[in-house]
Amino acid sequence: MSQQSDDLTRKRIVFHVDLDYFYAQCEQVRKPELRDKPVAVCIYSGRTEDSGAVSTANYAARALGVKSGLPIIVAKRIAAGRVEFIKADLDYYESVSMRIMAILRSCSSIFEQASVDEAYIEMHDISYGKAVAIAEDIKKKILEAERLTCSVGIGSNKLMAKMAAGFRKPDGLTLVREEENEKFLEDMQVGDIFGVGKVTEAKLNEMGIHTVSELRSMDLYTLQSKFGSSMGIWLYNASRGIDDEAVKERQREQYGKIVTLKSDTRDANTILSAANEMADEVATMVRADNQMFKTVSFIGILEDLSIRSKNKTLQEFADSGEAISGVMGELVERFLSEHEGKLRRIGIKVSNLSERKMQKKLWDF
DNA sequence: GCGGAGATGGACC
DNA sequence: CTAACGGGTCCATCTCCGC
Repeated sequence: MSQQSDDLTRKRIVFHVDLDYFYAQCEQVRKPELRDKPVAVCIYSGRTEDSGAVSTANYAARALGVKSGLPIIVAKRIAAGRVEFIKADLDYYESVSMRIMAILRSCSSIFEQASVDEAYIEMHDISYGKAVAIAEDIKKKILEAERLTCSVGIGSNKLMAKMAAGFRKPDGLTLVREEENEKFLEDMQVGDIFGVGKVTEAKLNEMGIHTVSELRSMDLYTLQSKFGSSMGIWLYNASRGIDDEAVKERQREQYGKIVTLKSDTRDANTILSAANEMADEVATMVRADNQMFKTVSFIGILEDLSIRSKNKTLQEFADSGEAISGVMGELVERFLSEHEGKLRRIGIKVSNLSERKMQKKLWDF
């Protein structure tokens, strides 16, 4: 085994790039008067004046208690007049994101966009010192191109890169060497692990497990018996900073849309006409990406915010709004007969995708 | 036992 | 003293069914 060539070829470095308070920062870039102000970008449902939730808040707004997920009405009660409340312009943020992702994609052939504001980049054969220099260069490029700051994490795998990026924000740069993985995680709470949400955290806490080092003392079989084989092994590995997930560009696996109804209802015609309106929008997105779908879902969110769904797989792949509308009546009917209570929000989704065959011939153009 | 289909829940941004 | 409440995606798990 020798050593140098081995180390070089095997050493995997993963970068996680996380654009800081992305929507709010985008607004501050295009509206300089917002520069030094607390900003909350909101998604309004349209049901009442202030129904909806805060999508993203900058740090000044967070300091006043306004953070993402907070109902707008609550945020305004806390900080009316002290925070700028702005309606989200998702198309604009998407266009900014696409330009930045193009920059990041050009850094390595191993690239993965994780969301509108996050991406992973993988490299090999570089020292940690070189990795830090690359990260600094990435930050500089994004700042120069879009005037946006980001936080970058460098780690030995996706999990560690992601956790590292979260360590210092905003405008951070954190390197965690592979041999530092366990120490880096040790004193964190289990809920700080990316992928451990409220439910899993509560379950671990009930077992007397609060910190990552306590989690690490659990044996694999106990974890698997309590959390299932997949989640069990994942927790076991994550607590040790182990993660084998590949960085790779993924294609979307579903297209969907959700809206809040003007008022809660279980009137089939009201629900159906709203659903069919969304059908065309979703089909248009699918066609824009040259995709076809085989499964159509209707999703209902009830008054207590619980989620129920009905879906149907078609005989053939389709890409039209009519194909969605065609089964929507049946799905909504089944939904209403199988669930009681009024619906607050409804959604549709298509999945089971396939790349569309080139159907257009040359003479179509 | 394995797949596809369908339903639900968890997690994250 | 709590509740209030968006839109979007991905993934895991479970059940049922046919093979």
